[in-house]
Amino acid sequence: MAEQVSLFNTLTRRVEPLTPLAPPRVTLYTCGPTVWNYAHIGNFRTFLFEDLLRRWLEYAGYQVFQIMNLTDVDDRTIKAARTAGKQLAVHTAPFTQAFFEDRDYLRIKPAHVYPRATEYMPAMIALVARLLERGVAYKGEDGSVYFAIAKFPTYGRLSRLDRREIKVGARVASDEYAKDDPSDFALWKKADAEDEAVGAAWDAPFGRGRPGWHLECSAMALAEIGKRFAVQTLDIHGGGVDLIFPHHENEIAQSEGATGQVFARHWLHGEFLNVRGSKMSKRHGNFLTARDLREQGVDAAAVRLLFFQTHYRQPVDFTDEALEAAKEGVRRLGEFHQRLQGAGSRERGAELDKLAERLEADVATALNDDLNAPRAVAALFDFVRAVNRELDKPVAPAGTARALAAFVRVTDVLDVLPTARSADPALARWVEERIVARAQARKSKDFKVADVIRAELLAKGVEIEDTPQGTKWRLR
RNA sequence: GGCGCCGUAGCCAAGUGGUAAGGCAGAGGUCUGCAAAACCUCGAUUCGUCGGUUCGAUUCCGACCGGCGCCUCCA
Repeated sequence: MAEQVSLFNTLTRRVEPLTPLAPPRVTLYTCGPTVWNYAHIGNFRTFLFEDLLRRWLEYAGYQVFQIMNLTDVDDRTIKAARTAGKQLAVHTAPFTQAFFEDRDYLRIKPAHVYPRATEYMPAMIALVARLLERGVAYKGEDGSVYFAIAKFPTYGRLSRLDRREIKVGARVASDEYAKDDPSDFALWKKADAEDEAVGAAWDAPFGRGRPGWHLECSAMALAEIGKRFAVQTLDIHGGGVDLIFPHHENEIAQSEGATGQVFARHWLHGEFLNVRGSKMSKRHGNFLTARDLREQGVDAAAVRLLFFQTHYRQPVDFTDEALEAAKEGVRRLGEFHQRLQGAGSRERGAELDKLAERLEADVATALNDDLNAPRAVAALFDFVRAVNRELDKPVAPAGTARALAAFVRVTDVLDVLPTARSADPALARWVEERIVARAQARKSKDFKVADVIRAELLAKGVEIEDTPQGTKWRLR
C-alpha cells in the first residue's frame, strides 16, 4: 500500500488521515444526480472529483466499494413528471439513461452500485418505522412523519449551524405548522393528489406517502453496506458543498438516530463550478450540460484536465478560455505520449528512470495530501518537459520503458490523454497519396507545390509534421 | 443576522513563516526549405488594502474593500 492518504474532513474542518474501518476496504458513498433533467457540468465537477478520489484510493492499494444513488423521487422529479404529463418512472427513465451516457463520456468510472430510491421503498419504510419506534420521529398533524431534531443533540455538528441562529426567512416550509419545531424535517410525506397522479405514492404503516429527500441516502447506504459488509458505518461520504446542509446533516440524524452508530467517518465536499462568478445552476439558467460539450466535439480529457487543474475545494470559473487552455494541455500530453511510445527501448535509461521515479513520487505526495490534483498535474507537465529534453538530445537516451510505464500509471489516474480519433479509410488513403506527392515536390525543391498540398490537407482538417522518420499527419 | 469560501503574472491556478509550482497566451532563439512539434531564454522585487505579531509574512492575527455560497429538498 502506498503512503498515507489524507483528506479534508468537513466534520472536523481539518485534513486528516483516512482511516477505513476495515482496510484495505473503503466504503464510499457519493450522492448522485436527481434524474429530473440532464445533469450539468457543475454537477459533474463533483462526480469528477469523486472519480479522482476513487481512482487514487485504488492506486494507493485500497479496495473501494462505491455506492452512488439515483434520486428518482423527490419534489423536482414529481413536478417535472407532472409538467410533462407523465408517470414518474416514465419521466425519469431517459434522464437516468442520459446520466450514464454522460458519465461514460466524461470517463467517470462506474460506481459498483446505483441504487434507485424507488427501488428501496421497503428499506426506507423500515428506517422510518425504526425512528418512530426509537422516539426520534413523530407523525405530524398533517399526516407526514418528521424527525425530531430536539431528540438528536448533536444535530448541526457537520454544518456548524446553531438551530437558534437559522434565519427564519426566504424559504419557509408550508408545512411548518404541522411540526413540533420549525427545523424538524420530513422523513415521509403524506401523499397528495399530485403525488398520486404521477404514481409517486407508496403504502406504509404510518400512512400512504413518499420519502423525504434525505431518507433515501440513509436507507440505501445502510442497506448496501449492511448486506455486503455487515457494518453501519461508511468510511467516506461525499457530495457538493451545498449538500452539507441540510442534506448531509439530516442523513446523519436519520442514520445515527436509527443505528446509534457513526454514519460516516469522513465527509468530503467539492466546491462549485461557477460561471462568471456565480454558481452554475438550473435556477440561474447559466448551465451547460455534458452533452452540450460532447456535441461541440469537446474531448472529455480537456474537461477533466480543466477541473483537475483546480483543487476540488476551490470554486472554479468555467470559461471558454480556460477550456481552450485545457484542450492545448491535453494535446501536448497526447503528443508526448506518442513520442514516448515511438522512442523505442534500449538499455541505459538512467536519467529517464530517475524522472519516472520522481513523477510517481511527486504525484503520490500531491494526491495523498487532500487530493491535490493541481500539483499532480504540475508534476506531470514537469515530467513531460524533462523527458522531452532528454529525447531531444542528439544521442537519444534509451530505455524509455520505465518512463512510459510511469506516465501511463499517472495518466490512468487522471485519465487526461486525448481520445484516439481515427480518420475514415478513404480520407486516410487520400492523405497518404497527397503526402507522397508532396514528398516528391520537396525532393525536387518545388516548395510552392509542397506548400499548396499542405494547405489542401489543412483545408480538410489534416495537419502534417515533417520529422526525421518521415511526414506524420493527424486530424485537428 | 448566523455559518463558510475566495481575491497570487494578460487568463487559469498551486504553494510555504525564510523570500513565488504548473498550464494557456505572448516575445526572442535553436531546429526546419518553410512550417509544425520539441527544447532554451524572458514575465509577479511581489501574492486585494491598511495595520499588528515576528529577525523575517503572500503564508499567522485584526480591521477594511471587493466577489461568492449555504441557512430545509441545489453537486
